[in-house]
Amino acid sequence: MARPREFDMDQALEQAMQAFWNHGYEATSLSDLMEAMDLQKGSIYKAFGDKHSLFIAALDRYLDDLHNFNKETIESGSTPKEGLRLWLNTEIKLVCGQTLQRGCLLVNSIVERANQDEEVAQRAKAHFMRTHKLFTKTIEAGQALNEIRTDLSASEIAQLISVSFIGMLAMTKGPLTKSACLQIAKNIFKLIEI
Amino acid sequence: MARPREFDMDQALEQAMQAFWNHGYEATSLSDLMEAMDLQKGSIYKAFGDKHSLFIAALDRYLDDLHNFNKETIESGSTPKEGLRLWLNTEIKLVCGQTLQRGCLLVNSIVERANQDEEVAQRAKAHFMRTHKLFTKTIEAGQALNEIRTDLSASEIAQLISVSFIGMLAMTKGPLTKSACLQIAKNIFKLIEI
DNA sequence: TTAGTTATTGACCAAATGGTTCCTAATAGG
DNA sequence: CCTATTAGGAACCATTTGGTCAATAACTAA
Repeated sequence: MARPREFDMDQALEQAMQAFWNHGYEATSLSDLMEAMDLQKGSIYKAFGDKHSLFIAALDRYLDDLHNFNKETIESGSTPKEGLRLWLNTEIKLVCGQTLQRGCLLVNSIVERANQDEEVAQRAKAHFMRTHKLFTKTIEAGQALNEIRTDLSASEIAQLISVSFIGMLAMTKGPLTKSACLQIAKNIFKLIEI
Repeated sequence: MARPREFDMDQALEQAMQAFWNHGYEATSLSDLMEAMDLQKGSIYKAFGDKHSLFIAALDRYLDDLHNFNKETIESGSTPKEGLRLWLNTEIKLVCGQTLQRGCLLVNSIVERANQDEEVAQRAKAHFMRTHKLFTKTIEAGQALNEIRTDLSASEIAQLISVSFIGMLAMTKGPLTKSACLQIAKNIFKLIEI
């Protein structure tokens, strides 16, 4: 019927996500996006709408990937606690192993934009509920197996792990090193086991 | 000798800091700063240099205030552990009590800029060392009084508290509420006491 | 009063910003 | 082989960006 798209939408979105992840929303200009996506302005606008829509689409893509990763990694552990430990250590290695310390796109976006961008705030909330459920379920299972302390609720322990992990993610963009992260992770597990 | 400055440098810097705190570095334009500081562009440049220098000056001001606050609040507790608890709860109430959820200027700046702004990175590191020392010293004292567990070193516990607190700061810009923060704080202390 | 010094102001600037439009190219269905 | 439809690309746009500068105003020491 009409001229077919020459580029791969998914790959272009991936490239846009990388650009936003590297430099943040404000600091990523249309020119940056054009270069990263290897597209002209007009094509970007036709395919994705304006910069903000593109950003939200990129964020959604990131969050889907992230949630799948979280779920699969946790479930691949030999026990619930070991799943969590594996997840945390893997995340730390991934985040700190990047050449440019760019943290986590979600955390970055919340800090940069959530208090002035309803769509970001909404996605942050949704992702957190998802993750919180996943953690809580896992910790409950660990408590049932007597490998996690029970004087705090699974939900409370999940919150502690989340918040600590997010703190690490934020600080890896600054003074926190990989080895410091790994030590903190070890100590978190020391505190929550029986 | 010459025409005296008509405005209060310190107050102008304070206003600039508020503007950067509210909207971040990139999203704060010269026009925003002019309005916030109630000064013309020329005056700002003469008095503070360019936007980046002004930002660094504002950050330095913030960090000095913050460190004094931390020190005084912790020391005003009846015991080391109570000092830390008082500090954490006070911080949470302050940060969450703002009309615009804007977190902490340092954490915001690290996430937005530390991986591309050497001066921010350097200040982040310096502030963290200061704070880490303060925490470690306090926790050591608490351990000596048998009010904090000793199977982790004071330095390790300090890291855990820092990272958790920073995670909270970041997330108050998103989905984390004040009451959730207070509960997390309570649980942190549950985990570190004997 | 005056000379020297510094602050304030507003006009000015080049470059970059996000965003639009319009013309051409390419395709699939009839 | 048309024709409707959509993609691509480049030129274009107004606005805003951070930043400069020259003219003027205000002050003090002599």
